Amino acid sequence: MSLRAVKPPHETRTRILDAAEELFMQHGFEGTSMRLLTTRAEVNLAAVNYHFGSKDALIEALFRRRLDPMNAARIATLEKLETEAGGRALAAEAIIRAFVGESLRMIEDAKGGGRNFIRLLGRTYTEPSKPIRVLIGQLYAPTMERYKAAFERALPQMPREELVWRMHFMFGTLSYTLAATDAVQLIAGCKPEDRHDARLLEDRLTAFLFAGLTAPLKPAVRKAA
Amino acid sequence: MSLRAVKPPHETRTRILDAAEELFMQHGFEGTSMRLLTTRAEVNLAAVNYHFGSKDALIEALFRRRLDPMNAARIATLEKLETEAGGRALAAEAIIRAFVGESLRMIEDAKGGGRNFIRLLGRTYTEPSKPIRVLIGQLYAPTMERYKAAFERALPQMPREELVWRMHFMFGTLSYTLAATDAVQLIAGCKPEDRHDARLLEDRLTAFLFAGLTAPLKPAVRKAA
DNA sequence: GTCTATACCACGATAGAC
DNA sequence: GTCTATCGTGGTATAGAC
Repeated sequence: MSLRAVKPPHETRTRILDAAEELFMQHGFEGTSMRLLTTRAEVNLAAVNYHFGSKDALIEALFRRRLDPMNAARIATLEKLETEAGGRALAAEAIIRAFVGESLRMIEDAKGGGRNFIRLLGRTYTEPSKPIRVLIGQLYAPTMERYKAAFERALPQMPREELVWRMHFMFGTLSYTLAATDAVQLIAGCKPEDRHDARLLEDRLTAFLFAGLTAPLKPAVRKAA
Repeated sequence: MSLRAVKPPHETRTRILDAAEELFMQHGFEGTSMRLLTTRAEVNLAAVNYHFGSKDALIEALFRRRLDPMNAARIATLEKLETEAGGRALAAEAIIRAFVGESLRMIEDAKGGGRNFIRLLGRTYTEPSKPIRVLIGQLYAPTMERYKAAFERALPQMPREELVWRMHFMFGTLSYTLAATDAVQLIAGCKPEDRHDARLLEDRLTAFLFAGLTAPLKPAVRKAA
């Protein structure tokens, strides 16, 4: 019997996923070769094909590993809040906080690799590859439906179309903030990674988003709605 | 002498730039091959190397062609507003509108290719490639300084650090909105390309951003500032 | 079932002859 | 400004070792 410890099951799979998270974040999907990836993960070149089937399938597995639990947690939080509120509509601010908090807390998980993933995710919302965009859209769909319904209850007087646009804007702000490390440094001295205080960032972001979401309706917009 | 019209000077350059705008928008920088690009532009494979030197230099030329005039227009608009206002500080809303209007109006330029460019630009703010991010940062630097100064005058009571964060958030919203066509379809029925009414979009976006920018300061944030 | 070495073939960018 | 040869690299497939 060997003196070395037995390899945990799926160790190779995990090593590949972890390396992929880091490299895709740094160089993008197209920019990362299987050769570099397998070298970094210290596995054989053919291991990706064996465990996942293809590069695309690896990408899908990568997103599912983190996004499925993350969105499940989002729905659980919302349900908990709704239960606590009895029959009353939730405050819009609480809904926002529930959604963004789940992302921001992951920034602090530097060791577990959650930080890499969340930055990668921020970038991926505007990914050129259509199959990837479709995948992300599917993974988010159930969560977005729930949150949209919650916002509709919280803001019954807001025209449906305007709400959808504002949710769109909110999502953009979040996505860009998550990607910050990989975003263009346009404004000196402003990088979420610089301070790991996710709680403070959550406060700033929630305040901004809440104000935007509940902004007074402009006459022109009201007319179109 | 040939019956065909003489090629205008720089025709080849322009054809390459136009094709690049469209293909980079669709497939990303890494995902677009020189072979596809030159085929689409109906020029020889080696023409890119001849006219620009390399793929990276082509990318730089591509951004400069549109971004330099665009940012010059932004500064000109700001200066015009400042002149009109005499010595008084501008309204924050007017500053926002001056900045985003320049981008949004380009969405309507479908024929000139401005639309392609603006979507590509929206995606590029979170581009993995560092040299590209640095380039974009440099091209924006003078404009951002001017606008930051204008916001500081408009909102003298806002802590400097908070302002920088909020500008960051604003920029994220804009960038995501511009990229919309290439963004993940998270919320059903919401795509800027669906309606080309840039004016309405400008109103919606300005209202959202203005509210976010001028949101009341949270106690926690105020403490940190 | 898990992993490795290696082969395959298509495609990429570029350089040099024309 | 074009044509083409070249060489590196890409993702994937397979055969066989553990």
